[in-house]
Amino acid sequence: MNESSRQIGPKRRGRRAGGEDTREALLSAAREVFVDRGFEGATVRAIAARAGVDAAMVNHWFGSKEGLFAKAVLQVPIDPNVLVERLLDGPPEEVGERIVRNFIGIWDATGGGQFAAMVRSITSHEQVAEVLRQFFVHTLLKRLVCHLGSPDAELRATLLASQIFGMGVVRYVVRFEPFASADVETMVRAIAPNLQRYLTGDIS
Amino acid sequence: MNESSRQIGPKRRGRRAGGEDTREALLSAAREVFVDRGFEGATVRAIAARAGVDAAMVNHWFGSKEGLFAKAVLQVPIDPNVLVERLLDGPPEEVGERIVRNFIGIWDATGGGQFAAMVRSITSHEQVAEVLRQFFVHTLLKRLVCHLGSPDAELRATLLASQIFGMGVVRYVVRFEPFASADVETMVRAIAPNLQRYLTGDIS
DNA sequence: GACTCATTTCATCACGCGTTGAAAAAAGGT
DNA sequence: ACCTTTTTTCAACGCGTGATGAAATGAGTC
Repeated sequence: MNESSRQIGPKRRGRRAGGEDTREALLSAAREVFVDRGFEGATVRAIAARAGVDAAMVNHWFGSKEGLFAKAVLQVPIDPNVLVERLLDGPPEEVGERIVRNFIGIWDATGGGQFAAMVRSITSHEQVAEVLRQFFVHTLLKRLVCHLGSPDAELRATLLASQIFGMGVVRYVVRFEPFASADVETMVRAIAPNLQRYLTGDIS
Repeated sequence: MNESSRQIGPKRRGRRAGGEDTREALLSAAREVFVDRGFEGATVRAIAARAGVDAAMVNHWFGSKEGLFAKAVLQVPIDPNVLVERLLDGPPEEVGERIVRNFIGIWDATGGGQFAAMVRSITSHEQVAEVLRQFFVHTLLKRLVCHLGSPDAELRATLLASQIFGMGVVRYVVRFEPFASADVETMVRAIAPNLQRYLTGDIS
């Protein structure tokens, strides 16, 4: 059962067997812990413990807690170009519907953890808010609106963002019922028309 | 400019002159610091410093940091009955508009700090999310929807909440432009019709 | 004016944090 | 086999946190 490993006391030092990759283990653990603790709430020691390694590995591999955070959480979860294409692929009057389906699809997949992590990180890390601004508004929503050719692209993009963010907050963070448990079809019927108005309707 | 106060060194101990109320000073300072630091980010020392008293006063007057938080932040900012009345006072087809005006009015008044504090507190304090659930959905929005006599009151109330929260997040937390700086009239024209649809429109 | 007691500051506690440097152990090259 | 390099654990540092108990001080009461 043991090959000179499996001690209860101090772990053996030195380089491990080739198969194990502590860097990846740390990244994975960091995503989990940052998700449900936020940046300040998550401790380096907790992350290292979940990864099954020593806390000093964080500094060795990522320089600092911030470095790990940047690598683990601040990477874009999905290629924005692909997402924009997917949202634009189909009749323009159904873009609102596709937005609801895609975002709920992406965020439901992680039980809302991804979104909750985003919100937590925003509130504790100003840098994250800036990254989000860039990604959400300019890379994603503004390009979407521009493709549709409506005026006031920036305002429409941010209006869009307000309903999408609101959807995320109520569904994944504060979890108001029946909103939080409503199926996708209900969400689409209720929200898509409002998004569509922000996209192509009369807002002045 | 001074009346035997204003020393640079150690402060004088003992009971202060009758006019000063350190309890109130602490509450006021706590609101400010909790607002832009969140529960975990705010330190007892920082709050006490802003109040101009010793950190030990927090424990003396409120038992603990949590006790202070409960007294300072978890109180309802406005009487819900008054708010509901104000929102219902007028033509039913303009309720959406009054919602936008009132919430922006309330939140803009503190530069968004009140709302930002709420969001920060939600993410760091599960207890706050529960209080918000009660206040926002049941005390406020559901009663509103019921008065209007539409079916699916709960769903409509939470849909309403999603757009209102989204408005707050984009305007006060992530500060997407031009949304964050748009004047009330622009907000009303853009958002009120969507709220109105959630309230009285067809969502099935 | 003396006594009492609530109020306030100060000094300090134990704890947990992120980080660091050294030592140990394995891998890789020659 | 030896030496170098990389990886890993360990022990500890300095700092800041929330909390505590004692001493100091002045307001209120008789």
